[in-house]
Amino acid sequence: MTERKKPVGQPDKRRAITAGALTLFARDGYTRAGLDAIAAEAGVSNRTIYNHFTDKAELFQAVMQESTQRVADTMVDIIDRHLTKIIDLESDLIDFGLAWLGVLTSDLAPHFALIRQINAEIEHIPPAALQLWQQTGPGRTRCELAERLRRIAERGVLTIDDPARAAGHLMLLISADNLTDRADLHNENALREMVAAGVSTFLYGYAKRTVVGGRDAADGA
Amino acid sequence: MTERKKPVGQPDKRRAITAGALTLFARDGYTRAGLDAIAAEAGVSNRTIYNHFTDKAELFQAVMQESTQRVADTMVDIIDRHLTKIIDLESDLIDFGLAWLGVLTSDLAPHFALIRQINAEIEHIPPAALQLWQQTGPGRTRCELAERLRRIAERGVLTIDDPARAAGHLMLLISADNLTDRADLHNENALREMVAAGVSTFLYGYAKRTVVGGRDAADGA
DNA sequence: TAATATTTGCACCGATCGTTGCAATCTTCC
DNA sequence: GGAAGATTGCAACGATCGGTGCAAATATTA
Repeated sequence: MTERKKPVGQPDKRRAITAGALTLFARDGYTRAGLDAIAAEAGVSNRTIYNHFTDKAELFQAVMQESTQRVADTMVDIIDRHLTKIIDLESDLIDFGLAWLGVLTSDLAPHFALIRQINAEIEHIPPAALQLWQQTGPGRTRCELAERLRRIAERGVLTIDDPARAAGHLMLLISADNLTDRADLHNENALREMVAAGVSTFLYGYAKRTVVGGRDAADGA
Repeated sequence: MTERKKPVGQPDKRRAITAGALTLFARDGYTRAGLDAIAAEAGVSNRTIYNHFTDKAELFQAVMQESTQRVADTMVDIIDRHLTKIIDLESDLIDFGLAWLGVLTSDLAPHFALIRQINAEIEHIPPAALQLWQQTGPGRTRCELAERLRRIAERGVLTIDDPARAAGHLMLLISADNLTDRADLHNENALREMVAAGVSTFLYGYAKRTVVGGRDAADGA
């Protein structure tokens, strides 16, 4: 049986702490972010943090878990909102992609800076904790997206053998240039074009096609 | 005119230092990697490091520049070796992808850990230095890959409007699952399947097609 | 109001780290 | 062999940081 830790301290203080910690962890990274700075950011005494969390490590884990949950919820919501009732698949996917990328510049932006911190120290993080995060975060959204794609394919518009992999491909294609050119994240036109290009490649890549021997089945006519 | 800094100290010591620094920066990150540890790893006195570099920051920059150059050279080499003479496009692309991913587990692996460090502190890095790295590193390989794809498309096998973007798509699709499941990097079968799936999506996505109105041009027949 | 839980400020410990100065030793090259 | 330069070990400084103990102050609840 897992020990049930009774919550100690006032909940609003705890929220303030995790919020401030998220800000500073995201901006400065785990090591650089000092507890004094976090306390200041949270409008809380240094000593109070240790009243809610035993460790800096435990604080980080709590922040991570909280943020992951919130972002995953948002992502799943976006998936449900754009990919349940499909009118025009291409424009729906583009809208979905834009909403998806919009999260990166929303108030949840710090989360992704946090992800980069995780990624940098990935060799030093206990695999169990890492897998737990992977599961409740990107894993969940990818699963949700895969399910939507499966249903769309089921209705005969796409050819998808492995929905999970297709979901991965779609997510990557949508945010393609993002990795090489972060400036475009705030350029509405470039953003739309990038997403449209990614969606286009995805749609052609998974277009319904007759199953015959070679690849020629798709580029024929 | 940019100041020419005359090299100080013995070149082999300098190489030993940058090599050791790469190892530790990659493993522990910029902040965690101590200069004493770096000195020990390099088989060199702490004090000697300050004879070659003024700062920890300058040392890091030198390491970064060196490593980026070497990896970019390797990448360009792989591109040239696999994508110059095309026999069977699909199998050539798969071989290319496997060689590409092979670099991630080669002796150049520390470089990518270093990249993750960069990515984590991306907000704290002077944009000029960042752009310089972007240009001589991934930018260069993407450019080279784009050129190869352009030539391939020119010979009528693919339809590529924007070679640079296509190159980006190909690179992402090849290493798709890599981001979600790092364990598969050492599983030969899973790796091959992942690359094959990515290449397949890419080939369908950019398959030669007759230019007509709708998307139906590709999924017909 | 009284009892209890929580927060706060402050001083402090121990450890790590970047950096420097210095004098001694070793290498390189003429 | 000797001069110039490079390397080394060592000690030390100043700063930062995680974490703790303690007693006073504040808020919560009965």
